[in-house]
Amino acid sequence: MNNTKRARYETRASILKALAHPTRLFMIEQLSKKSHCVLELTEMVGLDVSTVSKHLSILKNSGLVNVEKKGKQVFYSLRMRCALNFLDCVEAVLREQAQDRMDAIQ
Amino acid sequence: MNNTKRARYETRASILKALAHPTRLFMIEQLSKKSHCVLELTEMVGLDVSTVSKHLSILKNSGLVNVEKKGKQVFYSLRMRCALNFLDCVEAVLREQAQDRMDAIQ
DNA sequence: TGCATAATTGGCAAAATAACCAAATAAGAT
DNA sequence: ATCTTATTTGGTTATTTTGCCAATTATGCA
Repeated sequence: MNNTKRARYETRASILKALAHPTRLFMIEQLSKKSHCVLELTEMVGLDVSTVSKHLSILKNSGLVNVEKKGKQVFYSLRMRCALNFLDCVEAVLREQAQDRMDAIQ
Repeated sequence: MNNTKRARYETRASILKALAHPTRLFMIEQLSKKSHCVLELTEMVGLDVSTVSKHLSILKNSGLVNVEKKGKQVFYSLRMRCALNFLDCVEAVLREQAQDRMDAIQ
């Protein structure tokens, strides 16, 4: 792989990386249902506000979520609904893994 | 989030993590076209064999690829074709980002 | 049996990531 | 203008990840 090609894959990987963290995955799911401000998400996640804010910043930079400021609060929502397809595939992988383990003990 | 829930999201995130690296992303694409042995992939990727082998081990453990031993060689292939849907969404995100930048300068 | 090839594993150093706390910024309310 | 609330940013530490080299394992061949 030359440098140009590697850069191309790095860009794409960075979007996947944004999703590849339990907290961010959870937040993406919540944001797919309705938009939330930082404190609401902080409450749901159960980590420090600053940590949650940084996670949201990663999601924002990836282009996966929308940001809207309303007075003192900042509301995040899911921009790319197709990200939810990822999760369907992840579930499919888990089902396959479970089947493999079943096969292994028979 | 309680511990059970967090564990649930960690499992799912680990599958996404397997995809979220430029080298592994590239290999998944190659393996979607045809199966390859480790040395072939090493050639294409341009990193040390041991590095490529470790990346492949991550993909294998995620359940995304199949492994088949043939004589001295080990062939990897894409198991979960749905992983390619991920990449379609990634492309969609990139198109949106490009559009945003266009809008910004107008 | 010994040799060559293919792949994996262990160990180490450098880089990236994630968590917290403290401090700074932004905006509405008194 | 000051105070309070919401969010972000800077800094530190601990952990994880990635890459290479060297050594080991596995398989087929002479």
